[in-house]
Amino acid sequence: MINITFPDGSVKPFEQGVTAYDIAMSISPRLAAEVLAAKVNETVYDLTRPIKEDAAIQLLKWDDEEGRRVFWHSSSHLMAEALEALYPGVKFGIGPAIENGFYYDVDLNGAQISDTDLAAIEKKMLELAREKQDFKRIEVSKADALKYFEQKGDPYKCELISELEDGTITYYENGAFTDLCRGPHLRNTELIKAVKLTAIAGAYWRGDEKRQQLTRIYGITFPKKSLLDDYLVLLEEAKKRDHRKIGKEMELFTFSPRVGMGLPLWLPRGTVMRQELVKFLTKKLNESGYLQVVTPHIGGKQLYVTSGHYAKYGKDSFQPIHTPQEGEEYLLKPMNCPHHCEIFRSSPRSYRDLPLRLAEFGTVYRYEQSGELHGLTRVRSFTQDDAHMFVRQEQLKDEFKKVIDLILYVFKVFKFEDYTAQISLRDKVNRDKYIGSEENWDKAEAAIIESAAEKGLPTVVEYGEAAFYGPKLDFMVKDALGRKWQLGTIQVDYNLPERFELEYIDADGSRKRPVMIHRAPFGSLERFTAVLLEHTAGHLPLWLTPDQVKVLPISEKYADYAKKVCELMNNSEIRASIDDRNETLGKRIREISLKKIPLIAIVGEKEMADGTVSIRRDGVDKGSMTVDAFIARFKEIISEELA
RNA sequence: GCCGGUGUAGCUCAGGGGUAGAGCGCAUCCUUGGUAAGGAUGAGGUCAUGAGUUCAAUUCCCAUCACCGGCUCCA
Repeated sequence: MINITFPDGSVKPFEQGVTAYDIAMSISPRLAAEVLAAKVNETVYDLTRPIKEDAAIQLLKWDDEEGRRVFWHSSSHLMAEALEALYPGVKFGIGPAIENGFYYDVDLNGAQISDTDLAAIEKKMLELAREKQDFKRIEVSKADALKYFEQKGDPYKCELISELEDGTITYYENGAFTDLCRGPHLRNTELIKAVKLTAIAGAYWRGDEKRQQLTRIYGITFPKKSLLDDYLVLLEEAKKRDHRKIGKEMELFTFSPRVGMGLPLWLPRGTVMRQELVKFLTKKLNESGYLQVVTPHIGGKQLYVTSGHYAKYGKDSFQPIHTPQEGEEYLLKPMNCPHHCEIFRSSPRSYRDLPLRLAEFGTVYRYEQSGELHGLTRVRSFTQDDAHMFVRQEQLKDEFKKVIDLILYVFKVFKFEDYTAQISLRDKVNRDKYIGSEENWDKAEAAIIESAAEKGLPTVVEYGEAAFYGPKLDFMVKDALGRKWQLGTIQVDYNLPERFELEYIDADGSRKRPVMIHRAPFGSLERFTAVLLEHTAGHLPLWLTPDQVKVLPISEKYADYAKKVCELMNNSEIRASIDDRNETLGKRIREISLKKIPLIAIVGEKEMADGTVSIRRDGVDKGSMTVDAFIARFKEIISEELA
């Protein structure tokens, strides 16, 4: 007998070799029907895998993320089975569960597949699911595994197997389909009741663009049809929050092929918003000891040879601008740091001057790959809310922590609660992607890890995500469709100070090298705007929204009064305008609401007589008040938002 | 850059080998209104661009461009 400990702490004895399914059955058949997998001593097990020793067990259901992953992973096997039936000779890459569903990378032997084929695959999957196939876990030797897939003619699986340790290899079998797989899987395919294949994409084998491109088929499945319907509705809702759609509706920004792809044009309303963002941060920077600078949009080629950017990105960026002067070359600046380094060098620096914090809303130009451009989140010209701190070594951690506070303040004001703080370090293996000495990298990485820990930040560590000159602490926020974007970033850099030979005179008269911190709380105005629009579905904070108030005269008779009210508001720096179109009141209110304008001031007979306005805020009638009272309340709301 | 998809009025979209439609928006007129769609009339399109097939192409084929979903990349 073995002892099984349940999540509530209770312990029950079971036969050795009992399965999680048996255990669930012993509690209730209904539970057993719902449970998808089990966590046995922190390892996720198949329900049918025997448990041989005392263990803590947690039954995983659809509500558990790990349960869903097992469900989707099994679904990818089901899809593979369907593909093998429909496309004989298909070869398989990998087919994992992802955050929302699963995919499988397949080689169709040159056969083409398009959206219209997906329905047939879905149908086949459901058909196979209804056959109630058990998933069987089989342990195999490396030699047998290799032999099997060589015979089958699947080079991708062979490559995977050749990298595995003998004795750790398992197959999973469902119906006619056998796959190399670590598992775990569902008990049976019958649990899969609803299937939706969502997309086809190209994907390089093992993520290497020099290798074979496979066809990736994305899908999602559910244990109930109604859950699929809910999911599809959710997707539709998410699409309504797309910043590209909202940006068009609210007339914030646009693109023009003639200007060039990835080059955003900020429209008047978007510019109002953008300037408010700049104003908001500038105020904070002025309070925090930053000094604003302005630098040109281009820099001499030598500047980037010195910084190392030219060697690293020269070929893949906007090419140098030539001048009538033979041999003279300028680059559009891809970042502001080299310019700021030159500002540091412009005069001798004392240890008393440090930290020196140079800030600039600097517009930069990067030749991003055409397929990667995406609305305002990924563009070729954008403005960073950039700053560089030049600090003494012993000031580094304190300064770093101050920046963390600044970013957290920004996130709080905008109510970004669901963010991840990602520590981006060097690739453990491939070190030649980076410039600078091992020693400096070690120091920089340590500084970030310690600062984040001392701030009590919940972090995840990602290797290989560092910038080529230094490690970063990145703040990631999700968009409406759950894609993660980096907003705020803080980077520690020992390399540029060396390359630019930056120095200060220390207390003892010796020359010392400062450490540099790069940071941008928004990341860029463009990406921040995009994520904020999706976050708020366009319902921006009052202080930020381009049109704050619409004044609505009930009829022409009150036009003069409306004009007076509007002027009073404008004089108090409220962005108000009049809507005196020849439409019914109801219609105008509807359209203004759809445009996400938060405040409507209605004026008619009564208001004109009393010197009041009747206020409607976000669809709610707030009653009437004097214009002065309204202005006072307006200011109050804004200061609450910014507190 | 690569794989797949899309491109028709300002916007959202329908259509289809015989030179185009709807709703919304816009304009004009009627209406002068009390908190999410009042009524009438009208103006808008080389059907992304360029070649090809055809008596005839917006429709079919090809290329290009842009956009969309992914992959790779991301200072």
